[in-house]
Amino acid sequence: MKTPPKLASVVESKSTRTRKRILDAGAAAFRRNGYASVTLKDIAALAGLQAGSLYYHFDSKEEIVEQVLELGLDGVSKAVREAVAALGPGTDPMARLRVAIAAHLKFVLAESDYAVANIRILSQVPNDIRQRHLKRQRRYGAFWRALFESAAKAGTLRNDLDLSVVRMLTLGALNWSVEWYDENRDQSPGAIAAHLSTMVLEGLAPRGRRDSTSP
Amino acid sequence: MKTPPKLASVVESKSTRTRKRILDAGAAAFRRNGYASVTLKDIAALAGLQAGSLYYHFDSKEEIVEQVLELGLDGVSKAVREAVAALGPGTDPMARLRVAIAAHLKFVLAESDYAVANIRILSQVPNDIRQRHLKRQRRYGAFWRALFESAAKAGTLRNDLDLSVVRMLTLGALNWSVEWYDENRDQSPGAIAAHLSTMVLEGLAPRGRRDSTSP
DNA sequence: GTCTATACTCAGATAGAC
DNA sequence: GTCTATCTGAGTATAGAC
Repeated sequence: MKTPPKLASVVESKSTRTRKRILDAGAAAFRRNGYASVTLKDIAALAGLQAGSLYYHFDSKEEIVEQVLELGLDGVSKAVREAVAALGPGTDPMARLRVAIAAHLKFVLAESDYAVANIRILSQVPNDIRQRHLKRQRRYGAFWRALFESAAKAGTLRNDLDLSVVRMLTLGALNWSVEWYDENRDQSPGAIAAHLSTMVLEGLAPRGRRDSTSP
Repeated sequence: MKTPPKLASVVESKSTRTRKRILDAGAAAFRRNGYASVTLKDIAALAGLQAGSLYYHFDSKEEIVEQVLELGLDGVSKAVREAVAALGPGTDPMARLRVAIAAHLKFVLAESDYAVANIRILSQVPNDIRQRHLKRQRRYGAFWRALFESAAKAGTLRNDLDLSVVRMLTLGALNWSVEWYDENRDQSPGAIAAHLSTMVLEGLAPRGRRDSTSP
């Protein structure tokens, strides 16, 4: 005679597990095909269900996509914050930037359909969902802003640049990688991150040689 | 008594002009809302037509989007090649890179719905269209590859980096700008391009000071 | 060339059986 | 919880009048 576990948190309920399968399926489908062209039938099939069954777990396609976006953001955010925190409080700001760049890229390229879906489909989802998500995303942007500002305050960044522009261009180089990265052909996420850190922090000009133009 | 122009090229035919209006409308709609969620009714309305009338000019929605993608690519490609060519053959490779970065960004941010649509929706269009377009796009990629390689040969780029990765990250920073740039809030495309050139070519570390880590 | 009307397909969502 | 069946709306595309 099987007794169901008394503590609900020890083993996830069937419902919770199915819900997770649906979100995984949604993330994979949205990542691959965008938002509008993915059907609930597609998602259900990936999750091993019939389309109608999704409505036991979610009220609408929009609710599914919003959850996917939120989990994607939470994922990168957590990965990057933890990687930086692991460095300890005394670490120099340039090293923190390098670690943040590597953690963001590794999470996106190697670990999460959710994060890639977030990057690729945010511009395609219904306006109210996008607005809410952009608001949540600002907190992650603020974390990066702080990273760059610490480096600037420490005097390890040149002071003739707009740090917001620098931040957006850096995150752009990272995020756009989902459009071209092929794990079978390209170098590892770590190697690519190292390239970006070197480019952005040290520049492409050979050491000891500097070009003279600046904005 | 009006006589139609003998030279068809002097004044475009009505059909040619309407076709252009439809493509403009498609580029604007796709840029804003992605591929799948844009309806032929949306495009027709923007072009001042009824949905059914589009079929006099195009066979399908797919034919419209493929034309939009092609014109977007042709546009940036032409703008960047011309800007670089205008520098003259003797110009130093770093200056050529700077000009290419500025021309690409300016065209994308200030001049063309087609180019932005290209960037934003390529991952959403039907597979056969995307594959054909990626093939065309490789020629533009090769142009950038040549720019970076000239600089490397001239000894003005450090030699410990993979230039393909450098190229993709640079173009990523440029292309991702369409996701955040707001002409009412942000600096001019020229100023943003100058930031990217400085970051990538000189680095963010202050002059005369260099960090020691490299990939 | 552009219109209106409509055929056809398929999406998201609901209802009720199991 | 998941199924099957079905409603309803909307989209692409076609046909024929003007």
